[in-house]
Amino acid sequence: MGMTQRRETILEELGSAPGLESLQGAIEKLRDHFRVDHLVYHWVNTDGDQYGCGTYSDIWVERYLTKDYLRVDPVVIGSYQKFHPVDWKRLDWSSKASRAFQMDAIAHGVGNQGLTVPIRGPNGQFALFTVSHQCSDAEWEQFIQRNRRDLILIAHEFNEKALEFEPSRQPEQLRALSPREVDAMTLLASGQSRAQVAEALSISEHTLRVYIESARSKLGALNTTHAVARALSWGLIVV
Amino acid sequence: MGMTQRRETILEELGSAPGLESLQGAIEKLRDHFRVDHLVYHWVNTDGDQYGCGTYSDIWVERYLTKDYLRVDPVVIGSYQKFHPVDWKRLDWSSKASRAFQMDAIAHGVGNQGLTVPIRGPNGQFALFTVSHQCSDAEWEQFIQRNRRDLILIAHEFNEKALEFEPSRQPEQLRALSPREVDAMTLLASGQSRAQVAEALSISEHTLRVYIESARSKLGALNTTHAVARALSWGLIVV
DNA sequence: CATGGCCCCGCTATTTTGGGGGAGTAAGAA
DNA sequence: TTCTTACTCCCCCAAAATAGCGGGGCCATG
Repeated sequence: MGMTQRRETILEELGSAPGLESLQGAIEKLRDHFRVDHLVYHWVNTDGDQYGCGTYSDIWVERYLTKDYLRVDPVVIGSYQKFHPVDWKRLDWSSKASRAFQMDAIAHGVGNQGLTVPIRGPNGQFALFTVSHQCSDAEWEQFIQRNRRDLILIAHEFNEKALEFEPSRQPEQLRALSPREVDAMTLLASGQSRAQVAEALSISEHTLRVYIESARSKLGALNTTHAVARALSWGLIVV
Repeated sequence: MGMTQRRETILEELGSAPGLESLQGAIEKLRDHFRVDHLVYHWVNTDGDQYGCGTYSDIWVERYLTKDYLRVDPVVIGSYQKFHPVDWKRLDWSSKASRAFQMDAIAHGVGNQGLTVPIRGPNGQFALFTVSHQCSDAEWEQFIQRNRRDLILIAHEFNEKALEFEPSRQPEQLRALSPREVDAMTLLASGQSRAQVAEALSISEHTLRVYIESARSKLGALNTTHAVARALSWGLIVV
């Protein structure tokens, strides 16, 4: 299995390389290694922020951004709802906008075949790792069967490297809440009123209020909703 | 590489097996294959629901549930904030509750060493795949170096199989929020009052209320805090 | 051309939350 | 020891959110 060897070498080189260009370099090497047309890593923030590297042409990337294809692209929309790698054939290309997008993509050198691995992190963070190629269904099927496992693994390792290079996207660690405060925040996050939460915790509503207020101050929150939002997105509570 | 061969065989058997016991069977086979003390798959639902299979003793599992250790367990809390597999040594065990939990866990046969792979799906779904063992740091280091890749891959494949067997946990296609609803939820999550949000969006407070209510109904939320919590943990908004 | 989604606005009444005080115990750290 | 931190309980009152009713217009899909 020289293949696996080689792939690992590429990612190890990546580990010791200094800058962001090395991500681009690595993805190009990986593309050559798999002998496919394109390999793309695409980070999507829910607020529309994007970051990516890959082997699509600059023209296509720019077109994608300016035309705001992110909101149309069935690959993004579809894989956002999926756990597992999705073959492009299994996505919904029926809408008019989707088909226009598809035409445009193929015209710009994107393959007719594709597999996209969705990768998720804390706080709704989301990235895609895509391999795309121009070939027949049968050839593609064979390729996927052979490489699916490696692609999943590489997707996650590549994401890991990408995060190393862009630590700004890493979540920071935070002051913890007391157990009672966690209880309070958790139950509030589940939609219960103060009275219900106090009942559930077998304490007076006034006591509960003290917890909420102290949690609020620890979290620097302006109100209960804010406090719950911060506790959630900082991973201090699990709902 | 007979190892890889064998591992794949186990998961392929799993693919053709009919019931839920086969998950349990597979995880036991995988444990024997890796020659570790424990292997655990642990699903944590957004509403606190849990499901799991693994090789921990029944007593420990029951204790974990009855004592609500989910809210204390540094493995859960820690890996919830991480993208990548975490070695238990790198978690925060400093709090008293954590240490009490750790003592109790080890007393019930959980290993002193562990590696946990966080797995995420759409809508805030979250699962853990953990390997745990009783051994020295050096031995553990070596084991991880050798098997890390395989473990990540297996974690995701196991999760995939688990979802096949329990389609009830498959995400239902949830109605996305409208742009205005997203705006409203986002600003509310940032701690602003309704009046402030209405001001910021340049609409009347009453109109804003309509958005909040429709978002609440789409999300099946009981109040604003609940709605914001769901929107956050389902990845519909980012703060 | 109807249906349903999204966008915008008004009113009143009730319930819930927030902000300001106060006090006492028990456990752990300095 | 003293000091902090977590946990528990109580008051009052103003501000904010919720719940119910109503109205209209725009645009895309079917």
